Amino acid sequence: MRYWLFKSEPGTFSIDDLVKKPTHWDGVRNYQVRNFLRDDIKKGDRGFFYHSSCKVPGIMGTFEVIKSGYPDFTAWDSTSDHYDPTCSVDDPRWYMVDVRLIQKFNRVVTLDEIKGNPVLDKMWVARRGNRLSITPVTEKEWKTVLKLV
DNA sequence: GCCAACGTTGGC
DNA sequence: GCCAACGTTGGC
Repeated sequence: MRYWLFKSEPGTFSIDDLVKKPTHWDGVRNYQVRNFLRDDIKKGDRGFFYHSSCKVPGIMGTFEVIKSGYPDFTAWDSTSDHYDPTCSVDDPRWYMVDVRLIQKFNRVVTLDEIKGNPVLDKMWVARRGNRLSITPVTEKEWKTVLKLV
């Protein structure tokens, strides 16, 4: 089993949306992240749900992957915000996984806190200029964050 | 709202 | 295949 961190802007999709029901993690249009979704993220993997571009960026909770990577059908949907007209049904380019909430934390593990923690400060999300919306998390980082909440 | 970082695009 | 221009992300 592997661990991941998924970023989302709470104005678009927040932890409270995930509390209500499982979701397709659609709309990823970056090749590095696509490769994670297609090749590496498997059913049973766990992840941190991270709020970005908001007042207090940080980890809000945990989720479980309930379906491994499969083609992101919103790429073929001309009514979708994520529509990619250059993408054919025969040759899927973009992938997604399905996730469901495990736990919403009682408090936010903030980006400041991550940067200030010697075990966590190597996490991708703490690195300057990091723009990947999904990044790997080590088992040590996973356990360390869970101990904080 | 600014701006650094960096992925993507497209001309050559 | 190089690289400048452009667009997007995301912390501050």
